[in-house]
Amino acid sequence: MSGTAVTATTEGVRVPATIRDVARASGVHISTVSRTFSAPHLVNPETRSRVLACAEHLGYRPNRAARALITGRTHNIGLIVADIANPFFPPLIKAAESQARSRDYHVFVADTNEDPAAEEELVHALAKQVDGVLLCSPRMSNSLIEQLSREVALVVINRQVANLPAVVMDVGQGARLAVEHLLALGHRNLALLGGPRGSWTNREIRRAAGTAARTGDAALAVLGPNPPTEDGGAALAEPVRRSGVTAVLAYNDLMAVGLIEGLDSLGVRVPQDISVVGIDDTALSRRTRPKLTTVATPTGAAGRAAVDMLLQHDAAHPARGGRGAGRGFNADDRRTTAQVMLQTELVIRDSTGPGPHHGAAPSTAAAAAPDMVASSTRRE
Amino acid sequence: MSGTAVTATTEGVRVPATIRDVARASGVHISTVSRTFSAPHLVNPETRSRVLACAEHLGYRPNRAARALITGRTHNIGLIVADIANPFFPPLIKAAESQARSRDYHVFVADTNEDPAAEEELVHALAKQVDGVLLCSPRMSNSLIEQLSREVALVVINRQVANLPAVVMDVGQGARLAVEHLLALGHRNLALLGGPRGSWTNREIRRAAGTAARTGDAALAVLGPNPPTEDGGAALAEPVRRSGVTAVLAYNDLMAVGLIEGLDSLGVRVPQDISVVGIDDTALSRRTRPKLTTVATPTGAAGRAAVDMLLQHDAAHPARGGRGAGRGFNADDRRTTAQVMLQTELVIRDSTGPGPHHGAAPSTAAAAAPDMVASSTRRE
DNA sequence: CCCCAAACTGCAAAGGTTTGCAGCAGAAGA
DNA sequence: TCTTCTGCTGCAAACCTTTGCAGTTTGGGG
Repeated sequence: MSGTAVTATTEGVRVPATIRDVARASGVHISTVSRTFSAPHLVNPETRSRVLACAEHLGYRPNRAARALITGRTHNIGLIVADIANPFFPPLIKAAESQARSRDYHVFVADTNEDPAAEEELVHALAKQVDGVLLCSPRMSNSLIEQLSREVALVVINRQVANLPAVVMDVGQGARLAVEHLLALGHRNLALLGGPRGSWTNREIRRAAGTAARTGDAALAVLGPNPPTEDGGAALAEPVRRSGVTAVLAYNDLMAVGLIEGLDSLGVRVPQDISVVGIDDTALSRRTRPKLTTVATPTGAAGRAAVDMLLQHDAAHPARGGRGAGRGFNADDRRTTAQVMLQTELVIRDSTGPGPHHGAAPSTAAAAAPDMVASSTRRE
Repeated sequence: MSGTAVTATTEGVRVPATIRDVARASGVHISTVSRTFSAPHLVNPETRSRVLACAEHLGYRPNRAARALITGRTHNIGLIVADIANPFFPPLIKAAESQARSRDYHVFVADTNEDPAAEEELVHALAKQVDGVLLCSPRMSNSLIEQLSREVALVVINRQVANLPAVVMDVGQGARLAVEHLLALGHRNLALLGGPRGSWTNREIRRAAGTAARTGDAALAVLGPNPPTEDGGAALAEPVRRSGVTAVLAYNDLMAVGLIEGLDSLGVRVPQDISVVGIDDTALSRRTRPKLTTVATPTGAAGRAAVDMLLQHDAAHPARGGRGAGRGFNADDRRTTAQVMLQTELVIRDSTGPGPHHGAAPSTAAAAAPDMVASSTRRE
């Protein structure tokens, strides 16, 4: 029977070997086996190698759940996103994963289908299996988030909620830049394609776009809320055409490309008839025809920052469980929560053009407010 | 202090309430609290409501990790994919998630960045925190997979490995259809853009495309292996042009669109100069210009089937742990592993056209083998 | 009035691991 | 030779649940 991983207890039944099996096989106490893995320097090299050999032979792997039960550390991070199919998320996910990996953590991703109820449920499900959860673009209410944060360490992304660490991208600034860009092109009749209800980002965009339009003496019609998908955008083609606007800012790239396609099948040309701006600068935006003018959001940086915040916040607090003193959060510490705000940038491509009454496109269209725009606008 | 969730032990320290706290607060034994949640019918309605009230008040949530430790069931499923940014995966993930949710399971997704080592590590990390793992398009060796399957229940997707439940999509058939389609259009000089090393799908495609080409008396140049990304495809534009082929089958849609873009910037027109066929029929393929002819793979069905297989396989075996007898796998049962094969379909769009020496495109180009093609080819 | 079943509830072991403490042997120092 | 220290190992409690079994109470039937 050598060569096969079988416990000594019951012949023929294959069951994962436990620390006890290894202890028995190597003739030491289980605590020594434990130390062989979690504190190797405490055990005699000779013993250690014997134990390791037995473990290897039996195919032993420490049970992370059991370990977590007592150490209070799972070395896992949960990441909850609204829609994994939205190209906005994968770069963020990947960045978070690689950052986590470099700190010896694993990331488990879950998708909520834009459903607030699913969000809550997933937080509960993840709560005791991870050391913290990254809540990305949550759709639930602030109060619910706050309540959940008592159950598990939380870092929110693209949202500001009191007393919780957060990393947000300055989409307000982005929306402002976008509107200013459109104004500079001569548009005075704008529409905003709203995103999903409950989205903080959506509110920010709306607010910023609103003031920017008002400042520029332009009209801004808000259409929404809508599902933040391609279909959601396509469905708005007809309303947009009817509204008579000459330029549109969409909640995200997905809606923007959906809209463009919808307009296209209606015979409306972009950007000749209507200019369209997206938000996110996903890989998509370089692939559409015309290429999409959009607001670039630093998704990778956001993912990394969120992981960092969670881990540092986490290192200070032994979380739940554990034998030592000082378990749990001290209420005072909860206030030391930082918020990171990341800058956005307007990327001008081909889906925006001069508005009515402008014969030719001024090649320096975006230079309307030269100094402040310079650093955060890019032309491709 | 009413209204706040605080344990009785240490004042001011917020720590998740345990079953013990609830028991103390409601004046019953912890076992009664346990039953209130996991077997409500066994406890007096009056007691039950009192316990529930206390639990509510304390913000108690059963610790799933501890529960799993003894029941041997986590009600979680792991799903490991090669690249979350590849649009092939999200539909599969979503389908798996919704199927799992309907069975009261949660899905945790992890991304390996096409790295076999990361795959292995993730399986280990997930092993004790989930009831099983869906290994999607794995890049590791069969032997390693087999070895890992001793640690945790595994279902592989897009791969066949001995004695393991698997769901595969018949890309071989798809590749054959694609090649036959190209042959019917008059192409005799074909290239295949290979995917990543270690991909079962890649081998299948290669094999099937090879025989189909040979049967049709055409030449098939295999270029690869390559990273299965847009960049991977774009990088092959130059080699493809130099090779002088008139039609290309790509490992997936991503590579196909990359190639088309690359060719475009080289001044090579698709499909006039070169025809391109993708595989997967991702959302992308309808958005490119020209729209992509591609092989549709039933990703949603695959996700659902995989979850079903895992769960049924799993229901029969109480997994590890648990008090009752019969824990672990019986070696014999391992053989009752089904393999599900899902059909694919060729979707003809605009990226394929007549080959050289064909003046006009025969509108019934794909009707070369009318009967067998009819059911698995679609024209859009 | 007694017995028995039914309906609850408590007891304690179990699941796999970590870790403070104590014990032990051997070496180094006095 | 006697301490003291160091390096290693074992002991047992603890983490939070679930669950078979046994004990208690209550109500009904005979």
